[in-house]
Amino acid sequence: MSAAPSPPTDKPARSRALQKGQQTKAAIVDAALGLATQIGVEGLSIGALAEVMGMSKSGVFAHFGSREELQISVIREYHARFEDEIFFPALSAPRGLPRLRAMFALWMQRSSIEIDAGCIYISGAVEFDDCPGPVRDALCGSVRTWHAAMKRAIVIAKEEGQLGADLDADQMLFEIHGLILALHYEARFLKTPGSIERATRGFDNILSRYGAAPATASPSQE
Amino acid sequence: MSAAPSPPTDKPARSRALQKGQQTKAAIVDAALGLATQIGVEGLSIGALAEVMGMSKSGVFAHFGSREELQISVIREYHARFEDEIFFPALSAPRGLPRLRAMFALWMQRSSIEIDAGCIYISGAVEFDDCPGPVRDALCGSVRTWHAAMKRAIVIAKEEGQLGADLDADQMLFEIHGLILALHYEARFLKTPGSIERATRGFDNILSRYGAAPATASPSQE
DNA sequence: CCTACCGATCGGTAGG
DNA sequence: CCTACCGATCGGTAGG
Repeated sequence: MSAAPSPPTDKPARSRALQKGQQTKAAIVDAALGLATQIGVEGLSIGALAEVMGMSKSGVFAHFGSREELQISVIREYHARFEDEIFFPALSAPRGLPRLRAMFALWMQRSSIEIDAGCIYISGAVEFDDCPGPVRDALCGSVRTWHAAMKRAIVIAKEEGQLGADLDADQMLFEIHGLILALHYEARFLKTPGSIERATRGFDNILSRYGAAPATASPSQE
Repeated sequence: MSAAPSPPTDKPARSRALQKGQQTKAAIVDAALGLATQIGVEGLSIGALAEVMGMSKSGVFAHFGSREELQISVIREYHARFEDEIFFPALSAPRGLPRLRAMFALWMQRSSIEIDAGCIYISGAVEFDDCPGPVRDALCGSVRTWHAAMKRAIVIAKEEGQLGADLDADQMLFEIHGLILALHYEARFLKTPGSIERATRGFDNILSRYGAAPATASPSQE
């Protein structure tokens, strides 16, 4: 909503009441995110969510006003966690190639969890590829933001001379993205063991093809 | 079913009646496949399918006995078409590397159609990764069959000396699979133009990394 | 945050 | 292949 943020008052009862409603909403979004990673954003139902929360359907509904708004809240929460776990930590690595490596390594770390829990950027792409609307736009926006961050790291690495000057950043990003998608496909659907290692090796292969020096103490190919 | 195939009789009425039922069923499966490529195998509903067919729900239902059986019929039909369009034509290319190239080229050709219509091996993986059962098994089996065919081509190319002797066929397959997945993701969801060309360049990159000579008259990087 | 309800749609069944 | 129906579930609303 566009309501002005309400400043904290001296009346504890009112501020506590406000907090209570927000806490409940946050708890619902948290539970919804848990459901969505397992069954997809499109599979989210208010009834199932209410049961998980031990609330009535309309009690859940009232916090969002529509299923669409619930879905968008879930996507925003996912985006925030993605940033917290991958994007921000990677910023502490030096610009360019080290940061790109950090992003991928953190992504792999997260993926080893997501193999159990699922990734809504991947399931959402399949669910909404033919369904224009605000949910699709929210998903698309989050993914694009993340892709842009990775591309920036690639471009900087190129400018710093850590990657070949003739490299096509979009092409490299495409190939890296493919590794992540193959990882989820093989690990989560086909249940092929060793997929994380294969994705990591694939990343090393791409880097070496694009002219990066081998990482110090790379664990692959041992 | 396990019923013995009924031999053609001299009574035209009966054989025509049999054909009629089978023709109707085939027409339903065809329409169902069209729906499934757009909205997914899980999104298939007997009611929607009946409307498309101009039939009653129970009229459609009677041909399958359950939604699950309908879904499996759709997957089998998809598998058959996949073989007809990619696997069998590729067999006419020489064993090894040329056949591998033919498989990928035919796959790309098919993908340019699927960007509009969707691929149930991709959407199905997301829909059924957490849903054990016969539908998932059918999907998994089809994908594994196709992966095995590609792996065979890679292994032969290696044995023939057309690819490096130290190559890991599963690793190479993983990377190729990633390109296909990235293609569908970017083209179908993000609507990024030029994704087919990127996938093709990615394939050339993988081949050259694994020691293949450049293809004769390769159109990439021109 | 609740109860009580709505119209629509789902997979599936009975009986023909 | 049909009509007519079932119990369950969906998103959403009314009213409190």
